[in-house]
Amino acid sequence: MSTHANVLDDLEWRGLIANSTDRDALHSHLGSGSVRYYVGFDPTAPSLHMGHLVQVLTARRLQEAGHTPYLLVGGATGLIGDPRDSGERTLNALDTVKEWVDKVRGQLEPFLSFEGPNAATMVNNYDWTASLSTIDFLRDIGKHFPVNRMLARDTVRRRLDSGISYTEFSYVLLQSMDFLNLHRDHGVTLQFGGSDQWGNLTAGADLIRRVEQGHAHAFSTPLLTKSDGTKYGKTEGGALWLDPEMLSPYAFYQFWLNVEDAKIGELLRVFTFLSHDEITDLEARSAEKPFLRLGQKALAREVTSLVHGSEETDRIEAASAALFGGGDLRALPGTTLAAALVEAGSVTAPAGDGRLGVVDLLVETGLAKSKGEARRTISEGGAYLNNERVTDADLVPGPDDALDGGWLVLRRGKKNLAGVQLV
RNA sequence: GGCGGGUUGCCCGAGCGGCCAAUGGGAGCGGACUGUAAAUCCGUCGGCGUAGCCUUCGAAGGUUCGAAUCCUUCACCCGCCA
Repeated sequence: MSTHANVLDDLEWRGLIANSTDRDALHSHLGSGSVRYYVGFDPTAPSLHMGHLVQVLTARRLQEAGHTPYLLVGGATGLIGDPRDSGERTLNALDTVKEWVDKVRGQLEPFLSFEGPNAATMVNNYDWTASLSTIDFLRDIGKHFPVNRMLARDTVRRRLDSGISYTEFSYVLLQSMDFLNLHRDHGVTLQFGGSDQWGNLTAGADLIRRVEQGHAHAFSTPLLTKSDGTKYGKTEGGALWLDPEMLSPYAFYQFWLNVEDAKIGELLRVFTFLSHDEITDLEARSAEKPFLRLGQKALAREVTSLVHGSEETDRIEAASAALFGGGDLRALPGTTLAAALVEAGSVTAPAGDGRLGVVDLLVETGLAKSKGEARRTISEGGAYLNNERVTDADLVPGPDDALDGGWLVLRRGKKNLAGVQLV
């Protein structure tokens, strides 16, 4: 278990510090007692995703080491949107953002402790911005931001060509003001965030120095990328959402299970609470016998348990074993099949009159987006019924094809499975 | 406010009256290899009742036998000038 002082060493070992203000000063500050720190989440969607998880878990590591978390959900900043390279954002409706604020808060809560001497606190920057007058804002905050320096910031400079609104340009002022207010009212002295937030983090620390002559710290976590340099976190359903309604826990688990070998150590360090020894050991064993996928299995188990609970993870593991175990599906009892296919996703279809063909079944189960895509998949040899390749697009599976319990196991490609129960 | 440029499929981007469901790249998807890795190679990539039909090229009208391509109006974006 990390202590006040050495938590920074742990974070560094895990590769979680991409950038920080004076490292030694931060180290001794963290050693001086329970440091109040904050991390912000903007409600730009109804759920957090993999990228946010890095911050959430980092917040938890700091709390476990005895420091005191302030979790900010950006009811105000979420209405503005920070500048990103892909271009100007579309503003979300007030009601939508409010709804998302609640959802995001609900998602964050299970990860931290709200009891004890270093209990976590939830804050919302809407509380101190909504009633702020424009004049006060410009005089008290705006005055401390030289436009020439703001223009020099990377995120802004990259947007000067394609265009950037005053709204997004001003985002950094709001986030800096958050840090200032939390510093003033709650004694917060540390902020962290993703590496893309670095400019906003330092701007806040600067503002505290200018206005309060206070000393604040900041660090950023690295942007995780795949070996080819592209971003992580995309699945067929879009982003790697934490909300089980938006991405099934089964699909979530599968994402981690399919992580590339080269990234196993890095991801174990960032996303699990396994000890240094356990991780080093897993890395060594994975490198020796990569085909056993020990690292992937541990990673998938740990992260899925953190997000969806260990009971759900047990069910998913059993489902994966049944469906990917390589054994004969016909040997599986109906109860096992049912449990596994519920995790993986399933639908029901009539067994008698109105029986559906494979093409329709592929669409019904969501394995294919359209009948055309289903037909294409079949002609490409990518469709399987009960682990046997489907070659005839006109095939209409009936009770004779069903496994125990009336189940059909449909598969598209290597890893997309769904169940159909004939009733 | 004036003038000029632009708005094309998930993204970027060609096309500038018929040969356009629309070149190319990326992403995605499938196959081969393997380990439910990576890399590579091959195929595919609007919808449907798939040798045919339907709906797409910012929106609405119009010209034409025929429009993503021409005209008009509107919306939005970019630039220059005021």
